[in-house]
Amino acid sequence: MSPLTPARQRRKEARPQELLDAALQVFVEKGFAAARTDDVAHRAGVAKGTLYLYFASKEELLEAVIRHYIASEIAAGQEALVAHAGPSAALLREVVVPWWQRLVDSPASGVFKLVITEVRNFPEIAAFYTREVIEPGERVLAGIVQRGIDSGEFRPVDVHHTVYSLLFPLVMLCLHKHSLGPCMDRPMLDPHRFIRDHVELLLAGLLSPGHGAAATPA
Amino acid sequence: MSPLTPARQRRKEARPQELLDAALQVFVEKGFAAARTDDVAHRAGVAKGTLYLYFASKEELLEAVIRHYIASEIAAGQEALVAHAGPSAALLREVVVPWWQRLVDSPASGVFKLVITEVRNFPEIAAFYTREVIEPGERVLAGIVQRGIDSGEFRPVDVHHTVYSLLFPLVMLCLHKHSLGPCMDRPMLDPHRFIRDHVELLLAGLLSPGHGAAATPA
Amino acid sequence: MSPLTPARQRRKEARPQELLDAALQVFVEKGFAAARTDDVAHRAGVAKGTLYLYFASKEELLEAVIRHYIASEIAAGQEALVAHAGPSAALLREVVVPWWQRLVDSPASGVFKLVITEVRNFPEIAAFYTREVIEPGERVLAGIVQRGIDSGEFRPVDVHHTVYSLLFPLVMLCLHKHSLGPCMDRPMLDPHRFIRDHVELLLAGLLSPGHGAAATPA
Amino acid sequence: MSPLTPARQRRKEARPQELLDAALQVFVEKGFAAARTDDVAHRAGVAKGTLYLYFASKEELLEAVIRHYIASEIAAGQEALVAHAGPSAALLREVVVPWWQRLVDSPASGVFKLVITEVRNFPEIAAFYTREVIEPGERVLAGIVQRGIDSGEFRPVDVHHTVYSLLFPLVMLCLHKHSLGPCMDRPMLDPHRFIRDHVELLLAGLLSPGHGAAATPA
DNA sequence: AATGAATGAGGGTTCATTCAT
DNA sequence: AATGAATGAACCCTCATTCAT
Repeated sequence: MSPLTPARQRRKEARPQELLDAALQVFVEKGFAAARTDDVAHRAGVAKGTLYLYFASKEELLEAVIRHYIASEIAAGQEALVAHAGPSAALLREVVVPWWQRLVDSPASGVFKLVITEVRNFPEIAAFYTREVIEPGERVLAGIVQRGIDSGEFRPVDVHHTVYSLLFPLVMLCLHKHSLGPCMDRPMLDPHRFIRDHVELLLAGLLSPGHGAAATPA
Repeated sequence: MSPLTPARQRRKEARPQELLDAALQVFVEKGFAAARTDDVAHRAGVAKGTLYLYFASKEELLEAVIRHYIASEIAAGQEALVAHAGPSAALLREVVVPWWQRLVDSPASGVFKLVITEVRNFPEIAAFYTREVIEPGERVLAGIVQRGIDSGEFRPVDVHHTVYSLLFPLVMLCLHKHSLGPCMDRPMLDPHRFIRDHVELLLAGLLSPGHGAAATPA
Repeated sequence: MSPLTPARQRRKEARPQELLDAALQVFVEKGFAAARTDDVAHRAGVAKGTLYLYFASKEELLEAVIRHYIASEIAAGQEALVAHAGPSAALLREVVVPWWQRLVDSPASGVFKLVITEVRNFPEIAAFYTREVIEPGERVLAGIVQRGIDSGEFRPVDVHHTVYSLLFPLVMLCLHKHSLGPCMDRPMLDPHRFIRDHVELLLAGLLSPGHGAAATPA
Repeated sequence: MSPLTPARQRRKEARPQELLDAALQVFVEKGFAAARTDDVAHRAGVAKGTLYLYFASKEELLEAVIRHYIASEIAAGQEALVAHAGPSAALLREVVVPWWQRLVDSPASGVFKLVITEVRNFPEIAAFYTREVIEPGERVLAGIVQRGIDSGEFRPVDVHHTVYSLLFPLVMLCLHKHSLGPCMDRPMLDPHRFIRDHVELLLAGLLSPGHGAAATPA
């Protein structure tokens, strides 16, 4: 009983990840319904049937894609947060901005499009996304804003709405990257700069008038 | 000798609009690829074949839907704009906010989801949307912001980024209404209040410190 | 109770014939299955529904077309025959040749294509065509040939085969006119001359060596 | 490492031919438009979808059928011709007659019906058939007849018309086999004998009076 | 008698899924 | 484990037929 050679072993273990990567690309580009499993398999370098050795159906592949990339990004976010403390503005500038800058550059940014598009056809995804992304995400940011208010750093704004004024453009940036973006001759926005400017604009609206940190940092 | 009696004539003239309404609903809910022409026809109260008396194909129906609802909303927006003059903050509060409040309540808000979802599969839609929505929309808002800066009402921010910090949350609100929104037990946001608060937050970040209009209006 | 005006009356009485003419054209050009009843109706200058006031179904229209044009041509042939007597060669030259020359010029020539094409799908047509065309047609020509043999004018050939050696090219000429013919840049054959030459060539093979009529007539 | 075992490989290689055979049968029997792809697939012993693994559409299947059977028969004809030399009458009797006798017995004879029926709907087929069948076929037979005239074996007839007096009945025999033939109680013609007798009748009309070969051979 | 909008069954085609190899 | 040929359910679209006007 010879064990699998290392090369083959590595291959076999890498398969699910390769399939997830391929599926993310194809699903985000075409939409789930219009995507062909053939395309996914070929982009992963395997034959159509092989896909079904790892995922029971196209739908389960979709769910696996969404779960996988969301889990990765959440983990990264949590790491970044625990490593930081300090005033709210600094947290936004030094944790939130870089985390979104990294996300918008990664293929995982396509998951937003996938969720927006497919969530009404797959209630499981809605529940998962709400539980794993929306609720914890809002909790984290609401905490930051609330602490800023409590400390006098921020004006006493509506926390809930502020969170979405902050988040929605960052999500839209990711959506744009995978929808209209690729159809345009010239890029509509520079993602990293937009993220930074957007956060600064919000901070300008949030920071208390007498607060020393009001000036935009270099 | 009119060959059609009034009753029948009325039906024939109303059909395209009824089909567009039904198609918008079904396409936004299911996505274009997953939508069945049967569903569209039945929701419009006609049989499958009837749809093809008015639209040459499912794809042309999609394009007609997008063109129709975009054209309507743009017309409404232009009317609102020409009827107004005054400081930029007032324009945002009195024209932009009500226009988006009306839009988010109307079925036409679903077009954003449709465009985001399908634009990569239908280049014609990309061209149309860029030409008819993105470019004029940005032009209008950039004009408002720029005038605010020029008059000293606003701080000298990056106009381009400011426009998208303003717009993206409003678009996301529409997307949310047709994607995760219907899956949630309780509404995540009150649309009209969010629109107002978002614009006020941005204005707080935009208005020049010494400017008298800085205070949120009653 | 005003009677129909003469114009309308005439119109109404002419309808079936106009529909038959249109149907012949469309059926012959496209084939029965590929022909659309819309096309037939519009070519007859009426709306689609009107066709069904005169014919119960597309299939009955087909049968009516075939019956109508065959009946006309057979009647013409019988008239020509009874008006003639004389040697067999003269009958062929003076009755058969002109009858086919007229037929190949008339739209009725398309019926051959229709019958060849559709006979296997519509057994009724097979029975009708065999009974009304094949059998009487062969009887007439076999009679002519047989009389030629009996009188010593013709060599003692196989009558049955001779009939089809005579007829088949004339039928093929009609088929060609409605199939490959219209696709060609230049006409492949001059129909009238081909009919005459074909009959002469056969006569050259039929006539007894010593017979005086062997020479081709001017 | 051949990925396909012999048994499976053999199936895959045989499939196109099996599908062409089935398609020829169904198309000739029903006509192209009335034929159902289901019928073709089932007659080939496969499911409907399998057909589309080998042919892109029903129309391409039609073209493949026509091209395939025509190419086969032309190849056979050319072989027979190059193997022969001698007087024109002998060529007709020893090459043309047997070639048509074989053809009328083979399913390929149905192609004539297919071409006659469909040529007006598919211009590609018209061009192909004219180029590959009509023109070379006429060239070959016109050559035979012309050489007969030049050598004094044949009377100085119109070569072009003679070719079609010769060919048309043979084509009609093939058409008959697939149209009215199957509808008749008793066969109207014995194909092999008719072909022979038809050629002999034409030869009787063609051969010069003084020529020794005038007598029909045993 | 005539119209033509509406119907819905039918057929071409696609593609997720299976399974023999 | 991997393949890819085969399957057949599903869906877009057409068009013969109907019927309200």
